[in-house]
Amino acid sequence: MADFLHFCNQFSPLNQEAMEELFENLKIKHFQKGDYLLKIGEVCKHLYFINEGLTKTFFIKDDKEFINVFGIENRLFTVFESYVTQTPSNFNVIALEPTTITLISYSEMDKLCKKHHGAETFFRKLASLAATKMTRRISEILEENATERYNLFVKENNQILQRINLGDLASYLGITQQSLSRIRAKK
Amino acid sequence: MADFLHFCNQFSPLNQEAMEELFENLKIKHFQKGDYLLKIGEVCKHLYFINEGLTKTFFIKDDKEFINVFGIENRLFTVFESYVTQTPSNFNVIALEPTTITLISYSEMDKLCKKHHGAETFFRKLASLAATKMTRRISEILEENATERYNLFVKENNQILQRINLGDLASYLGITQQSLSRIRAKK
DNA sequence: AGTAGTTTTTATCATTTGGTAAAAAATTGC
DNA sequence: GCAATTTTTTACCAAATGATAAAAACTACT
Repeated sequence: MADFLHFCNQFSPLNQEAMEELFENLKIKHFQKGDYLLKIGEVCKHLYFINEGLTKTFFIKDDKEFINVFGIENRLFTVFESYVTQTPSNFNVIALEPTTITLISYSEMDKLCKKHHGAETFFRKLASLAATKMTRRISEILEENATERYNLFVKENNQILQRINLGDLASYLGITQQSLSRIRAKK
Repeated sequence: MADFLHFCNQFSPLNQEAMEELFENLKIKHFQKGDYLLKIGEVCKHLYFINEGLTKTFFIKDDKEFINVFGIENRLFTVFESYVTQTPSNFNVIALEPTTITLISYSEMDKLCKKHHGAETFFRKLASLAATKMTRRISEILEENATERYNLFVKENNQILQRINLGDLASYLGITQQSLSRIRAKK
């Protein structure tokens, strides 16, 4: 809880009243490895702040899995389109480890946004940051080949690298596990 | 101007006062084919609403061009990261045709956001939509091969297809022009 | 230690895409 | 209409990645 408070203050401070209202409505939930936080077709009703653990957000097409994003400790994420429009999700989210999550519900956030200008600012910043990160990822995928993308991931995600298996990393990079294994062997 | 008003009302209506304040500070600018709206290294100081014409947002790496997005009539766009953080842009933006643009300055939007809750909402929605679109594009790039991405582009952008040359389309798809030509020949 | 299950690596061949070069077609300016 | 320029296509070979299969390495459980 302290971590989430810290995160909020760092990211976009809310006033006392909004902060209290937000914290009154937080829920904490535990997931075992393999548990679903969200399934394709369900509406994503929460922002997820990871206190501890690791998640992946993914979908499957033609028996191949594609990972959109890993959920990492002390970061806030959601399935954006589903959350924002409250329509069925195109992504599954599951826990890759025993995971503890602080949940912020859509209805609560929505209420808060309408009531407090600062909450709206908070969410605007969150969406902006998401858009920025996505843009970078698109550039990366287009301009770098798989080897370079792998190296970049290693450089920027050293903290979680040991906790992600090769198959999942390959799914994130958009290549087969065999290709990734080959890439690593070449070094 | 009427188009932009219509766009705003559709997208996220502002109250009378905010709307008037916004419209007082709009500027309209004309660009010739090949003119730069923004160069890499400059700070993106505007939201761009395209009244007429077509633009591309791109960067170059190893002599290869990569297009992030095409700017299309009656759509609002910007170089997100640069605009939001007011730091130097990693992208160029140029006009592909004679283009008329309604400009909304950062400082004005910022003022408006601080003053009017509704403007903040407007911008939150804009950022959310951007993030959503980016997520879709990432999924697309990862899951579809070049042929399928080309087919998808044709289906969804028929309106501007004739106005984009093959080289630019290839740059958007992330492949060489020769590959794209080959893909089209196969059909 | 041994078995079963999972993860990673290796191998082989097919397919896709890239790099380079050049020809063909279309567009522009005079 | 013709020359110059730009855009698109074709061709050939190289490199990257995919598909499939199987072996090897690692993990968990008893």
